[in-house]
Amino acid sequence: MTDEKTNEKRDFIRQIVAEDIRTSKWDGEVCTRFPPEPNGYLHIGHAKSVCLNFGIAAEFGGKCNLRFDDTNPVKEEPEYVESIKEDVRWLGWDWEDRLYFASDYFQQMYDYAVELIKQGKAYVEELSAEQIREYRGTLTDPGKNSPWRDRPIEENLDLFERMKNGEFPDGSKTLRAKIDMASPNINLRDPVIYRILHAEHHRTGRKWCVYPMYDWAHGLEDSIEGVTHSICTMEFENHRPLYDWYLDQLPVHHPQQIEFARLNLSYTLMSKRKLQRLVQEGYVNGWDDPRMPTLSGLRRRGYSPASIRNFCDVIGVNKFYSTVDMQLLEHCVRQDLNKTSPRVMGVLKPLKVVIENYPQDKVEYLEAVNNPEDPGAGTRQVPFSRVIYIEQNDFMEEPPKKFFRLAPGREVRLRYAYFVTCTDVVKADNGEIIGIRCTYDPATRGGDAPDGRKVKGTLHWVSAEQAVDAEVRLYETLFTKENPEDVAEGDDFTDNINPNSLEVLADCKIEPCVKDLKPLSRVQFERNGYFCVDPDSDENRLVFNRTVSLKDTWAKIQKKQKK
RNA sequence: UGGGGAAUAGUGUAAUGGCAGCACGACUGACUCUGGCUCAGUUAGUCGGGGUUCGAAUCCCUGUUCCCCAGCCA
Repeated sequence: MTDEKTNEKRDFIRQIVAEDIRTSKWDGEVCTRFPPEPNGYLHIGHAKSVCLNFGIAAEFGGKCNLRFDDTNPVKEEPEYVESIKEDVRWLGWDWEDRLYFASDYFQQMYDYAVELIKQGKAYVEELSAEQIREYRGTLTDPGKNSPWRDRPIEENLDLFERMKNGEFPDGSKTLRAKIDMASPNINLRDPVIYRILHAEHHRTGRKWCVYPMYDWAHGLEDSIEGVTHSICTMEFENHRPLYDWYLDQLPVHHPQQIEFARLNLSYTLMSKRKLQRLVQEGYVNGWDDPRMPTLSGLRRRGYSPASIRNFCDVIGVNKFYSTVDMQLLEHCVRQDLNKTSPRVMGVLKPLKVVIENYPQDKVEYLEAVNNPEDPGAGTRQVPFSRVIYIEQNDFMEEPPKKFFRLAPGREVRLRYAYFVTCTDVVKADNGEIIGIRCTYDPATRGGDAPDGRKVKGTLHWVSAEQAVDAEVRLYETLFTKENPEDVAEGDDFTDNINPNSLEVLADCKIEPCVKDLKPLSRVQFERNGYFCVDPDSDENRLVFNRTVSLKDTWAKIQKKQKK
């Protein structure tokens, strides 16, 4: 499997890892980690990182840790820890016994900070947050030294310990590294190492009153765990000199940080904050709304783990800004579901068909193939009777050119059943078509004419008497614009929300075999698309989400004809 | 305007001094009991300008554009 990825085809990170193995840089070891902060739900962008880190470990015979970077108690909750674990597992990755928490290293991090103070490389700051900002300078102007920068080591030691012991209020002091207030890299202008936070931590409770900042914590977490390749997103590139500086001050293992560009997807947002707004302001029905790019949303929508893993593989890894086309994700899910989904006939917008010459009370069972892509999937029996439903848009009274479906006087095939010919159109007083009448040819049972006669169209159908009623939810993109952030002056992304992103079809007719499907089961409704049983389903009501439609050549032709 | 990254078909990505390739999309056509799948084909690209070289997407110079950084967030 590893052989398939020849060196030339590897992304730049895998090339680095391969080279490090070749040169025995880390004694041939590979250790990566996926380090989420438990402050929100994972989305498809995180999946890229998960697959990168776990994927590299798997391909190179290494290990990948799942580590919660829980250094900010005011934002983090156990609920997120659980959802993240579930999502990573669902994607198909296994951290085995390597489930770690940054909070488990708090004592060690604290001890290292004391060590830094002893070296004269850190000091207790008493400037306020606002003053620190003023002293920091700007992008173009250097900062200036804090008046507390040169206080004696003993005093720093004493103050820091008392910070830890909770003697000072939040925000009154910080511990800062003594680096260079004139550095062109602002991250090096005496960055804060610890802040005082009297907060309840979801794992350590009230034990700590000081909490480490990202830069201090993250490198040490990597170091403690023996991570070799610390893979993160581009916005941390400016932090790498600090990551390195911290680890260089201490006699510890020093991993290599490598940055890649985060995923952007057309017609969606990836920012946790903005996704949260969608939820909180009611634009969607929760984090697992099938329109959300969260993994829980995609799961409920019907995406398979394999399709998402394949997607992450196909998009590649790079260092430059790019936006992947939504259609690529849809391609990946169709590709997987085509091979794996059982076929079912389901009529979304029913049109009643009476077959005049079919016996009144007869019901017969016809054999249907469960999955033409998978002979092992077998066949099933589908009931047929005098009254059936077909799709409203499979019938046109005055069909345009290239319309191969049913029309007055025209013969089509009912899939796996019979050829039928439309003899009459039934209309309501307002002229609306409420049903049609047909005759069938008994000789075509199963769907083939013994005289070799051909039909242009094959329709799916459901026998009225045996049909299962269902609600079907159809989705479009959540935003009308490829880039949801593309807004007029004064507007924001919510102004680009697609008002038609959800369409609920309340009385759909599905063939009876779906009756006992469990939530999250995936099926293909032939000619309609891939669907997934929504957890909203109960014994009285089946609910399906459309994961993605089938490719629809007829829709394209129609579009062109309209022009 | 300081610093750090980066620019290859419409989109995403390969090629690491030696034939610019792949995937998605779009468009033809074949096949078809899913207007699906599959198959065959078409389309279209190295940010601009100089240079080095037998040869440059790749090296050098220069210009342009885009992204990130001034949290006691990660």
